[in-house]
Amino acid sequence: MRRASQSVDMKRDQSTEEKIKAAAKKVFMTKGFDGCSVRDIAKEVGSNVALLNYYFRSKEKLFELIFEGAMSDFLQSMIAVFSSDLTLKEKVEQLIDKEFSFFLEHPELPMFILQSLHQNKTDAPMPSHFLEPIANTGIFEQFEKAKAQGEVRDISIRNVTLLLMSNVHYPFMSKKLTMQFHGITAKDFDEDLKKHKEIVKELITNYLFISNTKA
Amino acid sequence: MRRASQSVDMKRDQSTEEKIKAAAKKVFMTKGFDGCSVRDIAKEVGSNVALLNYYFRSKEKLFELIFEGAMSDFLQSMIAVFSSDLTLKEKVEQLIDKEFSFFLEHPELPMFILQSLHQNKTDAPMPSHFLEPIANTGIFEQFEKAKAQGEVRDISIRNVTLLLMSNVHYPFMSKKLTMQFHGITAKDFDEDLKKHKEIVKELITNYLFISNTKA
DNA sequence: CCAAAATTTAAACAATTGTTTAATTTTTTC
DNA sequence: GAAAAAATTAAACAATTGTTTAAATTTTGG
Repeated sequence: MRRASQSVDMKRDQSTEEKIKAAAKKVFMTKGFDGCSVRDIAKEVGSNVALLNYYFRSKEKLFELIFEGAMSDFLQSMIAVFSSDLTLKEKVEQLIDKEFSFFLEHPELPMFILQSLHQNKTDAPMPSHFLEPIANTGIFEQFEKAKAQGEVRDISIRNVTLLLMSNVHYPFMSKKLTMQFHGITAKDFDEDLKKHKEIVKELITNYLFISNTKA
Repeated sequence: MRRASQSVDMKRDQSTEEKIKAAAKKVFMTKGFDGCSVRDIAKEVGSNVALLNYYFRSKEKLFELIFEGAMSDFLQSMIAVFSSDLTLKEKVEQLIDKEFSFFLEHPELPMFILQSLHQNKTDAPMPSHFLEPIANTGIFEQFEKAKAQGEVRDISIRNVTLLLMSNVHYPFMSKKLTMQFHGITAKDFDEDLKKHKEIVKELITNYLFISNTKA
């Protein structure tokens, strides 16, 4: 009688399963795994608790699904930029722009990802199907080449990543802290965000790329 | 018969109350408010659950106490630097150094603060006794003065703060993500951290401070 | 040393947790 | 349109949650 969301019967009503996923995403993202009950999610769906287990077996399984999707989104926005055929500098600038507009649409994502990992809500290491697409864009080679040619400062790709992530993820995680810290409104903060993006773009490109217009 | 940790009887055994606070801090910091039960904390203390309520009335009250302490620590490390009589540039450099060594000792702090605020685990706005000491150091005036004198780029203090916090807090929050992302060990990451600190120091001071040795 | 106060404990509380069962309703299939 | 399958529900489950009660123990003060 029971099924467990096999892809055999894709023809069957998809909307319930999708509705649950959407509700779970919303609730998990805002309250975290520990911060919500399956009944919270069921209420958001507008139906019974047992239905969640009918489709997804357990709260944990449902969470893992949502988390994987979130992680996918999280990394997706990078890939598009990297796989274009721009110069490295253009890619960095575009990455910052794209990441900012992406996180403006999904402001809870960085906090959700980082805190889920922090509290080991997911045990599995990041699956290679997340990372390979990035590596496959050839961005790492492009970077090493630019470094060898003296276009780019001698800095490891890992440190570049940390630099970019810090300045792109953190602002969206720190909204409440920053608002309280400066006693400003959400509107004020959003203005600061815009400015921050421009600052970061100039800051990082200036630092990374060695200008050959020296005089 | 009951008391609620009034400061009247400070003479009385302080060690139990302190032991509970220490255990609560440890557990809350690693698992979050929702991620632990009061029995987890009691087990960490090595005693009964009822004792927590005896001293702190409720899980929430205990949490608020721990959170306030954490927030205090969180901001404290800034104040020491700001109230010294260094130049602005020296203060920024010192701040980055001090924050990094502080968070090396308390790596969970940024995540704990940000995620507690994010999920509204504390309703009260940041008390002024946290912020006033910072304002009282005169750091804001020093900054505006340096800006007026052309020593510092035209940028708002709020954006400077966001820039600094991004680069100082985020790395400690992103350890798991970064390790998975690059497939590196904790040791590798700690090396990256050191390097990141130096990069950020150069990056930010270069950007903020206008060099007058122009030729 | 002894009563009073403070501390600590074990046990129970009602509510909530994730999950399962079994019955019911809806949809599909022939 | 009737039998079979799938979807949905209500109800119950045992376990865990935060909190309270009342009894037991320890510490204090005269």
